Amino acid sequence: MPLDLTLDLGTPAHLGRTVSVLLPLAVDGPYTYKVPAGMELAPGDIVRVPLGPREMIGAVWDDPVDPSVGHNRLRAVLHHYDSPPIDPSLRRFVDWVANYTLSQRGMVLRMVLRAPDALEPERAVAALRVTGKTPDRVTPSRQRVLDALAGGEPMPKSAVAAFAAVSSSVVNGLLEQGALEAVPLPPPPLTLPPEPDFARPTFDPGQDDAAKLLRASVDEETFSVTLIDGVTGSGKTEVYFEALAETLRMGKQALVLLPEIALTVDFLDRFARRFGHRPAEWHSEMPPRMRERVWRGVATGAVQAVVGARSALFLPFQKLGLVVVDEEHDTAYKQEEGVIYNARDMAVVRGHIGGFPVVLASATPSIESRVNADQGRYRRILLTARYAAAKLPEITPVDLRIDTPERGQFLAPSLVKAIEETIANKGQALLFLNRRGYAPLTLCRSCGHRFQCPNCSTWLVDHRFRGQLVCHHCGHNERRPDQCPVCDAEDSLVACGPGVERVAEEVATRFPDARRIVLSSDLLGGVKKMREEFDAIRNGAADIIIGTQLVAKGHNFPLLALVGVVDADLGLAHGDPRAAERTFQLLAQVTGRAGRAGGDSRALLQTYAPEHPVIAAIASGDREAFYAREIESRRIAVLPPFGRLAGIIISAADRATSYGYAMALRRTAPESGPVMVLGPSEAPLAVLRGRHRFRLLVQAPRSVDLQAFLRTWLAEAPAVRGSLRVQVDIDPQSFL
DNA sequence: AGGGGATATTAC
DNA sequence: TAATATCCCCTA
Repeated sequence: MPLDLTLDLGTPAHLGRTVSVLLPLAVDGPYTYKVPAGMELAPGDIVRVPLGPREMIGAVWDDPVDPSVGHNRLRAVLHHYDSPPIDPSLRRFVDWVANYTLSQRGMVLRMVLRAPDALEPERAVAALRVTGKTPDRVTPSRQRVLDALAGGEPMPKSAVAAFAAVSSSVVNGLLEQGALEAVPLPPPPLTLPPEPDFARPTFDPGQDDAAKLLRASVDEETFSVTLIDGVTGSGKTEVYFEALAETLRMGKQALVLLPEIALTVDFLDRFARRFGHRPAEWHSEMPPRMRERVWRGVATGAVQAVVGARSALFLPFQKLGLVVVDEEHDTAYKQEEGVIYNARDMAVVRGHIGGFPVVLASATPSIESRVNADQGRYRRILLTARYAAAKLPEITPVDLRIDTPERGQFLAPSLVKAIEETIANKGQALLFLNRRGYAPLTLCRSCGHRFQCPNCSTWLVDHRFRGQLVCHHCGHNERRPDQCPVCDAEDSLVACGPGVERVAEEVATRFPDARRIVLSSDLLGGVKKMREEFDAIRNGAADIIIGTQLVAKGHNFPLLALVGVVDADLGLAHGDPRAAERTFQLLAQVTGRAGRAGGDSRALLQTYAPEHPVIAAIASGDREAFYAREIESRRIAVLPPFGRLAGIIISAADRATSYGYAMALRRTAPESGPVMVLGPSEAPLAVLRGRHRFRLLVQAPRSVDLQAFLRTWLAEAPAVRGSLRVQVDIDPQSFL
C-alpha cells in the first residue's frame, strides 16, 4: 500500500491550535502547548499540562505563542479545569510583581496557585446513618452508637464516636455488619456571609468623619490609597471596618491583611462582633483542606471577606473591592525568600491595577507611607483621641547615668519603685526587653575569651534555661561549658548584659511573691502554651510580665498599668538605615499597650541617651517631630551617575534591604547596561569595609568574566564606593 | 570503573 | 520546582 504523502506536518494548516501556558516554575515566560480538538481555551483558564516526565497545573497566559519552539516538540494540554479563570487584573498583577521584584513570572504565579487541590471537586464528608438492620450482637457500646444515630440524621464518623463515647473501631464494626451505612454529606459552608449592618458602632465625631471618608472612597469605585494614622486605642479597626461594610454592601469582596503574628482569635472575634460571623482566614498554618476551600470560595465569590497574612494578596478574588493593610509599618509584610516583595506595597499595586481603594492603617506609619501621604499621593486620616475613656500612658525616661541600677542588676531604682507601686495597686506591670535568652555575651574573666559563632561574626547568646549558647543569626548552638575552652580556667565565665531570662531572674529575687510570666518566642511549649499564658495575663493571673517584642504586637493586656522598657536604646546603634524608625515603632507600640482599657497608666524608658530624638519623641509624645526629622535624614536618594554600570556593592545587613536597594537601582538607572543588579544569594565577591560587610549582587551573562570585570570596576568606581548611603523605598509608589 | 555528593540544566 | 545530566573527587 502506498504511503499517504498528502499528510504534510510542516504546513500550518495541519498544526492545529496552540496556547501559551504559564507554569508555576522558575521560568519567566509561558510554554506553548497544543490545544486538543474540542477544547476551548482563553487567557486565565487553568489547565493541566505534561512537563517532562510529570504533569503540572498552569494558567493560559496572554503572551502570544512562541513560534521558535519546533512543532514536533509541542505537547497537548491534558485538562481544562472547571474553575473560574484567573481574571485579567490578577494576570497583570502577576506580570507586574514579577517585573518589579526581578523574579520569574512563573514563581509569582506559583503564589496564586498555592492550593492546587482546590481545583479538584471537593470531596464530600462521609457521614453515617442507621440502616435499620440489627447487628449480630448488640453490646452496650454498639447500643450507644445506634442511640446516637436514632434520630435518622446522618452524622460524621468522628462525631458519632465522640458522641457515643466509643472508639472508631466500634463504629467500623457496625459499618461492616451493615447496621450503619455511609452517606455523602455536603460540606458545611465555609463561612457565613458577613452582615455589613450587624452591629454598627457608635463613633465620636473624629471617628465618624473618618468613617465617612472611607465609605466615600469605597463608593468612588476607583483606585485610591488612604492612610489611617491613629494612636493606639483610637479605634482604627472599627473605622476601617466601615470601609469593609460599604464594600460588602456593594456586593464586592474585601481583604484585610495582618502581620502573621497579629492573626489571632482576638481579631476574628472582633470581626464577628461587628459583622455577625467570622471571616475566612488565610495564613501559612492553615490545614490544607481548609486552604483549598478558602481558595475556591474566594475564586467563586462565595467568600466575601478574608483576613490573612501577606500571601493572601495573591488569592484569585473574583470581585475584589478593597484591601486593608493593618499595622502597615510591620516588617512582617516583607517576604524575604523566593519572590521578595513587600505586601504593603503590592497591595497598593493590586488596588491600582484592579481600580479599587486600598487602606493602610497604623499607629506608627512607615516613613514611606508618611512621605506618600505628605506628598499627596495618599489621603491621610488622623485619629488623635483614644477610644472611650482610655487615656494614653504618661511616659517618662529614666536616665541610667543618674538612676543607676545596682551592680549586676538591670532595673533602675525608680523602675523598681514603680513596679512596687503598681503591684500594690493590683495593677499589672510589663517589662519589655527585645532580647531573647539570658545574656548576649559570655566572656572569660581570666583570659578574656569571648564566645563567638563559628559561622557568623556575632556573639553567642547565653540561653541558660536551655543550658546552651546560641547564635541568633544562623541558629548554631553548643552546650554552655563549665570552664573556658581557651585557658581552661574554672568558674571564670561571666555573662554580660541582660536578656529576658536574666531580667526574669532579677524580678524573681526582688519580687519573690509576685506572679511572673516570661514571654519569648523561644520558650518551650509552643503555640498552645503561649495562648494559655496570654489568657492567664488577661485574667489577671500574673503581676509581672517579662517579654520580648512578642508582647508589642497583636495582643491586648487590659490590666496593664505599667510598662518598663529595660533598654530603650537597644537597636538605635545598628547600622541599619531603618534603625531609628524601627525603634520608634517598637517603643510606641509597647508603651501603647498600657492603659487601653481605661485608668491611669505609665511607661518608663530606661536609657543612656534621653536626648536622643527617638527617645525624646516617645517620651514627649511628639510624633510629628520624629517623622519630620527622620524623613529629612533619609532624603538621600541621590545615586551617582551610572553610565555603563555593571553592578553595585550594597550594604547587606539584611538581604531584603539589599534587595530593595537593587530594585531601586534598577528603577533609577534602567539604562545601566548589560549587567543587571540582582539578588539574592549570589555573592561572587565580598569586600570588607570597616566593620561592615558588603555583598555584591550581580548577575551577568555567562560570557562575562565577572571577577575580572569587577576588579576593574572597583578600581574605577571610587565615587560609587563612597556613596553607599543609598536610601530607597521612600517612594515605593513612584510608578503610579 | 564506579559510587557519592554537589551543582548545573532543562522542561513547551 | 523536580527530574536528570554533569562534574569532581575518591576508593578499589
